[in-house]
This record gives sequence, structure tokens and C-alpha cells, in this order.
Amino acid sequence: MRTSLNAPDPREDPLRLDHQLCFQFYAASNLIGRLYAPVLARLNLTYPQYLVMLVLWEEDAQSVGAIGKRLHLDTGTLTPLLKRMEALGHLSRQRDREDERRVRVSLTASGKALREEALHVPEIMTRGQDLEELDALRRTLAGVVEALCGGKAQA
Amino acid sequence: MRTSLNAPDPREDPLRLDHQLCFQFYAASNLIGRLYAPVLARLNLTYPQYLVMLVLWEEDAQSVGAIGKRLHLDTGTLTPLLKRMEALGHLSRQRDREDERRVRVSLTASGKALREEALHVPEIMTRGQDLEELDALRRTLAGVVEALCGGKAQA
DNA sequence: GCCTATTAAATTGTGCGCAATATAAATTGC
DNA sequence: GCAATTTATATTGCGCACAATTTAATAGGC
Repeated sequence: MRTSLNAPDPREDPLRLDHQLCFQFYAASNLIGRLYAPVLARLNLTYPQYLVMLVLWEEDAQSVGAIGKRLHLDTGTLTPLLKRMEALGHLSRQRDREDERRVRVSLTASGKALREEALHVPEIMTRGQDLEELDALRRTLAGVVEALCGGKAQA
Repeated sequence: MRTSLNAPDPREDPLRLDHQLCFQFYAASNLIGRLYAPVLARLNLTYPQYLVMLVLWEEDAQSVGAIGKRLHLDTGTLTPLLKRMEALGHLSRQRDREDERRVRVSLTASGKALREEALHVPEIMTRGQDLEELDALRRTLAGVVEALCGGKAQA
């Protein structure tokens, strides 16, 4: 549905920023991170650190690789991040006796206790939103994520 | 709809990673960046640099602030990024004569020429996908982004 | 058993993101 | 006009992300 002859409708330009789905993900992810920061700062956590805590609160003493598989992050990101969290007292890292290649990441007492403080974070962040709508979007995006990492393997 | 007595359905745990909409955005954004990287590397661009080029291909000679408003990035991110792009020969930065506070960012000849190479990037990245579906998702996410930055001002 | 291949983390180097601060130019008030 | 405020960019410091490489331990083939 061109407007006329060879003059291309600028709205059909494939390189228009507003046409890029990837940019909406990029912008939303950055903006969400900025929204969480002040809330998580009160728990002495950054946003990626909060995600690690979510993984460990579900199941303690996981390996670095298991955490990485869950969050789609590699050791280049996780190793220094986990060291910072260890320094903050949230968790401890120790080589697995059974398999010395592995490092088990375990919550400290304060790391476990922090879960109580974190319980209200989801509520704060979704306050005033339509929860049904957010959940529908979450399911849609979970499918996108699945497709993105399912396409390039991912056990 | 609890299963029994005081045993909470683990699926209702508000801190479950899979329940977090924010995580789906985070994971998708990271995975998308990883998918674009090898394609953009052939244009000598990173993903954020590609976004800057999209902005400048739409309208050349914009100020740092105008680019930042479009991408939701501040000068702490943009200034060094633009300097790297200048060093790569994609663009030039010069103080505005009218208002010496401003810095105008202009495409070089090779930066303009790079647009031809970039024209097929969206097609490569969306190959095999349902374009109607992607566009519906893009519109949904554009609304989310709008709500996220509309809530905290944004002129 | 021994050698090769595989697996798990750590390390290195580069490029973002962003809060906080600094610097400097334009605008406003009076 | 000139001080005070506002606006635009740069700088500093820290914490991710990630590709590529390295180191070390286990598993497999023979």
C-alpha cells in the first residue's frame, strides 16, 4: 500500500527504530532494571544479584553452571558477580568434594533471611498494574525466550 | 486454590524466577543481543552502536541529548560510545556554533554508506518468523516501554 | 593404566549502562 | 548588565555481559 509511485512510505522503512522489536526488548529491559535498582538497593542487591538470589532461594547449593543455565549467563559474568555477593555476605562458594571442577554456591544465614525482605518486592513492582495482563505478557515472553535459546541448543 | 492446609502451592511463590515478568525481559534482551552480535560484527558495529546508527539514518546531525532521548540512554553511556564510533569512522562529533553546550553527531560518508549494508539486517534476524505475530508483540511492548518511561516523566 | 577428549570455572579484555559529580554555556530575574 | 538558575555534555567509578582463552579435573577409548 505505497502512497505513490517510487516514493517509499517512510513507515515501511525496515530500519526505522520504532519498527524494531529488538529495540523494544532492549529499552524495556533497561528501564525495568532502573525501576528495580532503588528497591533492591535496600536489600543490598543489584538486579542481576537479585536474580541469583531467586535461583538460590528456590534451590540452595547449586553449581555456578546450574545458576548460569537458569539465567542464561556464562561464568565470565557469574564468577565475578558471585564473588561480589560473597564479599557482601549473601552467599559462600566452595569446591565440590565429589567433583573438584564444580563450585557449589550456598546461601549464608543472612542470605536466607533476606528472602523475607524480598517477599514484597514483586508486589511493589507490580502495584497498580493489571496482574492478569502482566501474566499473559509473561507467558508470551517466556515463549520468545524459549524460542531464542531453543534455536541455539540449550539443554 | 491452595492444595491443602498451610502447604503453599510452590507455583504461587511470588519469588519464583519463572513468575517474574522482569526476568523474561532481561533474558530476552540479552539473548537478542547475542543473536545480533555476529551479524552486526560484519558492519563493524555493536548492538547499541547499531541503534545509534538507526537514529542517525532517520535524521542526521542530531545532538547527543536527542539521541539519548530516543534510545533512553544518558550521556554516561552515549559519550564514550559515540567516541568509539567516531574512532571507527562511522560519525563525527562537533560543538554546535549556535549553542556551544550542544554536540552535533553527524554521519560520515562511510557511516551513510553503511546503511545499504544494514538494510538486510532486519530480514536476516526475522527470517522464518511470523511477521504479523512479531509486529503484534512489538506494538504490545511499545506500550510497555511507553508506560515505563511515561510513569517517570520523559518529555 | 595412559592418553585424549570433554567438562567446569576462572581469567582477560572490551564495551556497555547508570548514578553521581563536574564543567561550562545559555537563560532568567532583577 | 550581572548573579543565580537551568541546560547540555563530559567524567568518574562501579557492576554487569560476553567472546576468547586458560587452567584444572573427570570421563572414555584402547
